Amino acid sequence: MSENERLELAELLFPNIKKTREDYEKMYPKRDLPEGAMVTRYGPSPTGSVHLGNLYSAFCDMVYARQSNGVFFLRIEDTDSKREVEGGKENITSVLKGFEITPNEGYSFGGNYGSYVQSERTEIYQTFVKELIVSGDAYPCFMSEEEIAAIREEQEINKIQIGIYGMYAQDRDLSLDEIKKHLDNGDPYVIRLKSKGDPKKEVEIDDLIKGKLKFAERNLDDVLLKKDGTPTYHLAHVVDDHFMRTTHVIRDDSWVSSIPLHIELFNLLGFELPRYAHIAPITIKDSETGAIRKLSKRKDPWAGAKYYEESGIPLDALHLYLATITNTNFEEWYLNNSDKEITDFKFSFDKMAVGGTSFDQAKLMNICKTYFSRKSGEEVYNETLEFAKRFDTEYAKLLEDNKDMMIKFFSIEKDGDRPRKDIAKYSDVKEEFSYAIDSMFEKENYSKLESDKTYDLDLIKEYIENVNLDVTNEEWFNSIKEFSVAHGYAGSPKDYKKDPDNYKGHVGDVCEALRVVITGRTKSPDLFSIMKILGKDKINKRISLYEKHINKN
RNA sequence: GGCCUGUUGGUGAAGUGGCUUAACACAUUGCCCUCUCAAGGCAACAUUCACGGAUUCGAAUUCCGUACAGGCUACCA
Repeated sequence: MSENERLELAELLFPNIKKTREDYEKMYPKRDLPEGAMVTRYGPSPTGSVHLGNLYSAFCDMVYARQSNGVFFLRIEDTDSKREVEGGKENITSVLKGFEITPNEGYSFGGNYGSYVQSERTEIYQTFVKELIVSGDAYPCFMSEEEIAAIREEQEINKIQIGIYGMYAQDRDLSLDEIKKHLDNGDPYVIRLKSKGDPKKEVEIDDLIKGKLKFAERNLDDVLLKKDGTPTYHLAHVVDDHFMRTTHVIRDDSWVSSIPLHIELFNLLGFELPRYAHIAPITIKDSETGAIRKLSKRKDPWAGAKYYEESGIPLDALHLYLATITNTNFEEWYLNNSDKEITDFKFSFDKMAVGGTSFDQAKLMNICKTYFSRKSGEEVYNETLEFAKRFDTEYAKLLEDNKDMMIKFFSIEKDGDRPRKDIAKYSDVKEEFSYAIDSMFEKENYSKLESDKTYDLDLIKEYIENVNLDVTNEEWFNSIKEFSVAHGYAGSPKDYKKDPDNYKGHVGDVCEALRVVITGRTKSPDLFSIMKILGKDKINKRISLYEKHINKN
């Protein structure tokens, strides 16, 4: 085809495209940012719920943009209308906001480089496809899906490269007249790249995470524009990341094999190549097969972003966990700088895992526990209340009705160097402190006790009658020792061990009896603190409850 | 089938040719502390870095082969 014929074809195919490359260059000028600033983007497709892996990749985008004083934007990649789920876009933004992984530009966040929704940018993509038609680097292809499937089958049998290239690219060199005939017939078509790649030659790229990568040049005539005129991911990526002035493309490593195509397109369109950083997926060892696989929403509850909200994983703890999988040296840094914030840490691409990053639930839980241990009783109260308001309104009401008391409970053993570390999630609180609220305690009664062991109620009654709750912890413990000794118990486990026949037991046994009667369990935080908060009246109520309980059996 | 990538303990991993007798964390086990639990302290836990060769005075680190795992091979992203 001559140049004039190509111009005619371009007009025939895209009569409505009037803007040119210059128009867009003017519309989306280079960003005025400080030296070294990274422009990153998160480009989800609105196909359903958000996955931990999505959060992880958005987290990386945020962190690198933030620490370089750059821009992190959100672009909705919805070029496949078939897969779009209703409310998908809104879900993505609300999850990002909810998890505080917030872009500073993009869909629903504003900015001058929009639209940030790919389905609204068809004109831009077509402008460049039109250009490629003129330059002879793209062509309309009228092959049917059946024809392509047949070719594929043949290629599979002959064990040769699969795809549309060389002799299989039937419409590559159609004459203008032939094309016109198809067009007149109304035959559907796609626009394919007329690849000039030579598989014998190599393309090399320096990925920020994976390092130097070598590929054979791509010789496939990949689809650029689908039958419905919308672009494929590849075209959209190249055009958008150029005009949105992305400097660092951070994305899933399933894209590495398309790098040669993307490079070819950037070169063909005369756009500057961004830096690439391909992140490895979060994997998990399958408990049944032992195989390493991607996190799956069906098999692993913690794969979906929803899980973290609903089970009440604190946001900061999740961020901490994401940071530890983002940079392999973060964990150790944080251990030595526990007073600092995530933003004080300098993330770098070369500290990112090249292979898979395994999901470590135990580690997540540990981070969560540490998080809670550092929070004051009041903070635990406020945050738990927020959580309960969303997911357990009944409990929220109980918390509100017992505010002062609950804060006291949450504050037990919080001071000192070794704060309690027994809560990992907001959803744990209700269960963990169920003995605190009378109505809950009455309901659960003594069902938590595993053994039928009963305790000397008279001893407990006598003790409670005479106990002074208005003393320090140390004074209290001394007094219960004295009480134990006076009633035939050893004052310490050591004394008891020395001469067990001489005693009925030791202080620990007396404490256990009290603990069981008061909290309904054999393990609890500091017993005296609990007694102090409850006060004698409530304790006496529990004693009679216990009395009923043992008489029943 | 082809192309690309990865493989260090129970787990997550550090490690970029000599400072590695393989860090650190989580988990586990034991002891200590201790009224229970949680926490904390101490200790144990890979003679070896998937396997086989090669390069080197020297290799977990470089190269080649094999095995295994993952990804891509769509008018999906």
